[in-house]
Amino acid sequence: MNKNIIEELLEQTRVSKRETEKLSQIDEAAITLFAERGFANTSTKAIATKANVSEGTIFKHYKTKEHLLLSILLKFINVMLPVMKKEIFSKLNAQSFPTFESLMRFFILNRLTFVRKNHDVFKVFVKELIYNDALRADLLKAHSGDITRFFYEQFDHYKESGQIKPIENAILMRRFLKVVLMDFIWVFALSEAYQNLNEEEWISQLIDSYLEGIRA
Amino acid sequence: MNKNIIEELLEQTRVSKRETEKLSQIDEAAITLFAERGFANTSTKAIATKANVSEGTIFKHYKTKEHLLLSILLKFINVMLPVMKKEIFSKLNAQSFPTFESLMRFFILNRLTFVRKNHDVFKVFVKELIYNDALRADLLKAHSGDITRFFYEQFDHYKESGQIKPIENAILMRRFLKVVLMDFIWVFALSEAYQNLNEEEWISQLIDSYLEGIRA
Amino acid sequence: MNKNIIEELLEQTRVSKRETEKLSQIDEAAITLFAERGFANTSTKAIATKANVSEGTIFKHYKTKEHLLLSILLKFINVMLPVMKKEIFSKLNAQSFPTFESLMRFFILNRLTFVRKNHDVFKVFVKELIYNDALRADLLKAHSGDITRFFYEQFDHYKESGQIKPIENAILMRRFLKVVLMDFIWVFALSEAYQNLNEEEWISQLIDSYLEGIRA
Amino acid sequence: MNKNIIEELLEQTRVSKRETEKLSQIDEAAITLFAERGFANTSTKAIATKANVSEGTIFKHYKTKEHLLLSILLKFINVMLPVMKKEIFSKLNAQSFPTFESLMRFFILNRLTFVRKNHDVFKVFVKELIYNDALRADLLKAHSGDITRFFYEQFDHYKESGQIKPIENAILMRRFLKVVLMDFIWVFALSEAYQNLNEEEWISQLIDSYLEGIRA
DNA sequence: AATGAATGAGCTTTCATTCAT
DNA sequence: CATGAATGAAAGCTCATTCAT
Repeated sequence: MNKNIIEELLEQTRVSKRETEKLSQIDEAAITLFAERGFANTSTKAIATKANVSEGTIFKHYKTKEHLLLSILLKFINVMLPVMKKEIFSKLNAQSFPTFESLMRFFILNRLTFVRKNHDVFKVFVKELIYNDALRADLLKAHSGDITRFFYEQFDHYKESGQIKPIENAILMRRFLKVVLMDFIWVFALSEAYQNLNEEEWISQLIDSYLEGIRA
Repeated sequence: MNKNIIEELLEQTRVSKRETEKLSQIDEAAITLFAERGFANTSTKAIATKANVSEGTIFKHYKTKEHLLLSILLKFINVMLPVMKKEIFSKLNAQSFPTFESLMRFFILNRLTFVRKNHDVFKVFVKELIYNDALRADLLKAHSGDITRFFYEQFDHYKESGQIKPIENAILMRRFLKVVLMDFIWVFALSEAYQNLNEEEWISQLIDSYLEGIRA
Repeated sequence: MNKNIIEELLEQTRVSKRETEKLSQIDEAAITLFAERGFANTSTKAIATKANVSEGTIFKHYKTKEHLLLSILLKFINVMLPVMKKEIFSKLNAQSFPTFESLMRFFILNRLTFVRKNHDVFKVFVKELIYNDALRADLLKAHSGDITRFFYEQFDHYKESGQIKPIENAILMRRFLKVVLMDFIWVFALSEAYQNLNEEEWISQLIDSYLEGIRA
Repeated sequence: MNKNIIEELLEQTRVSKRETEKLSQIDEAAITLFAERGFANTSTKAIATKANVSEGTIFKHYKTKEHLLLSILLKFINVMLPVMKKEIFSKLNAQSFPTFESLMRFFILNRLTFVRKNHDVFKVFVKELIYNDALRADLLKAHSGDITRFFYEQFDHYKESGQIKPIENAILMRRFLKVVLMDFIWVFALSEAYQNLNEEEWISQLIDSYLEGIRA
């Protein structure tokens, strides 16, 4: 589970890979089971059975069980990040957000929709990234730059316009992750809270707890 | 991994269990390995080898591998919670904290010291609670009441004295967990940040991000 | 791997089998790999990959992996024996060999040239005949008669002319095989000696060790 | 299948390894099956069944199937060579052999007895050494020196006393191997000839074909 | 209390082969 | 003629656990 695999897989993924019927059955079954029991507690046999496919077929598509996991995670990342960027940038270009709060609201709602649609993959993502130290380190190294850059630019913009305190970007970022990401994780990966979530209220509280403190 | 096991084990644990040489070797080895690779990826053989003990011996002390994990986690909880309570209450009785901030500072420093001393168990705790949905549900059910009650009392106290905003306790609590617990998890379980941590500064920032927002 | 297969295959082979591009790629790849790792340790996938052919194609040409092996071996035998006979008989007819030694020299040089050209197939031949008891028995039964007859005739001839001792043909034959065949096997199948072989000297020693003893 | 394994195993073997009932059942079953079908065509399951042992037990004793093979081969070598040396040297010391022929006769009879007792292991030995190029190379490198040295000394001795021709030792050695070893291989590993072997006659012919040529 | 030999179910992966296109 | 997706049996090996000593 080292960078070689990730890179190797990225290429493999890029070079198309015709989405056969069976292949997506495998992916789907794997995602469901990994989300439920975790990667380590899911046997390839269970995946094959759930996917209505022979075990051999799994290994025709993925060299190892680990490759299957990584393929799922990378597909998630490689969709999540570019789409997010595109959507946000097109909005930003059309008409920039007047307040930092409105940007956040848009951003969170946008991610909320995405994660809601992919909430099983998100669960796998969270679980395995926390369980597997090496995997986490690799993915962080590969992708943290991109995200950080985007946020820093926004922070700078709204600091200039005097909407947020002149705090170091790194700190603003960490607070953001704690407050927002943690809640996504809790709501979608660790609890069943997402099932009857009052979205409006949830978002408002999220933003509030980021922008305002609790001090009277 | 259902409630029966936890209860069964609690009793088993209470009914003493003489800490043999071998037994603590097993515990120590298991904690290290579970922290590194996770419970599911650690074989009893690996534990036995690291503990300089035969595999049979592990099963003389713990009925199953799962019992070993639970024993570790419960020992952690059963030490963590009562000691925390005792220490904090004795302080509270001696001289109550004049400000909410001072209470938090004391509380965080107190937990910091504890987690620093037990940081491998803490890592196991975090990883397994996130990985294993059933285990998480069980432990939450069993122990959340205690903690919640303690916090609510404090919140009420400082709301009365006008130090914190009159926000619902549940929300105050959730924000606290997000801001503080998440950071403990990141610093001690997921990154190597704890190795060169400027404690003073870290605590200050933690408190700040709880008490104050980022809005200018 | 019983006689049926051999016979079945012989017919199949006789009934032509147009040498497609792909087919000879398969044969070549199989020979190389069988020589290197042995039949049992070579997967059809490896053959397909090396031959730049899909796995399915192999089975379009050969009913089973075993058929592929046998086809290779029988092609070898069915070329080796008839050509040898033809070449030697034409020589024998043109002008018979004055000495037994000159016959041997011609014979060995002739085979040497042949094996040198086909040394990978020879390696497969040796390895599989030794590894597979049943195959060995079958081929021996099918072909030993021919060869034996030829040799016996020669022995008789040179015994009459007083050039070799009046030893039983069977014994002369066995000694020949031990001394000559064993060396071919060693030189071409088991060592890398064939790569820098002083042919003249090698042949002389071969003959010497057959004709003369070591007793002073 | 590299030297590391061999060395590793040699040590493992030296450090005793208590011969459990089950262990020798495994060894015995493996030898029989490897001799019959070859290493590559024998499954661990087949070994387990024949040995009346669970598959797991095999792997408790041998890290891999390959280790099992090597253990068998090395046990054979490590018994074969030292015992041979001891027996021959004690004879040589007691009263040296008057003729080279008498030495050979003793030597061959001695080996004959040994191989007869261990003829299945011998078969495995021959088959796998021919099938597996790497294994052959390793074992040759490790053990050829010893044997060569012994023979060269004997050759020198009998050349001095004028009993054998002044031929280069290397050549005498190669002829010996061809004539004698090849026959052992044929008789014990490749044919069923050993079953009704007229020992006296066989040995005489072996020696004769080494000492005398066929030239009239 | 501790061992370590033994188990058998289960694991991931590879295999030769089939078949629709 | 050639492909490559699909198969399911079987491979080697690991696993948590038991039990006689």
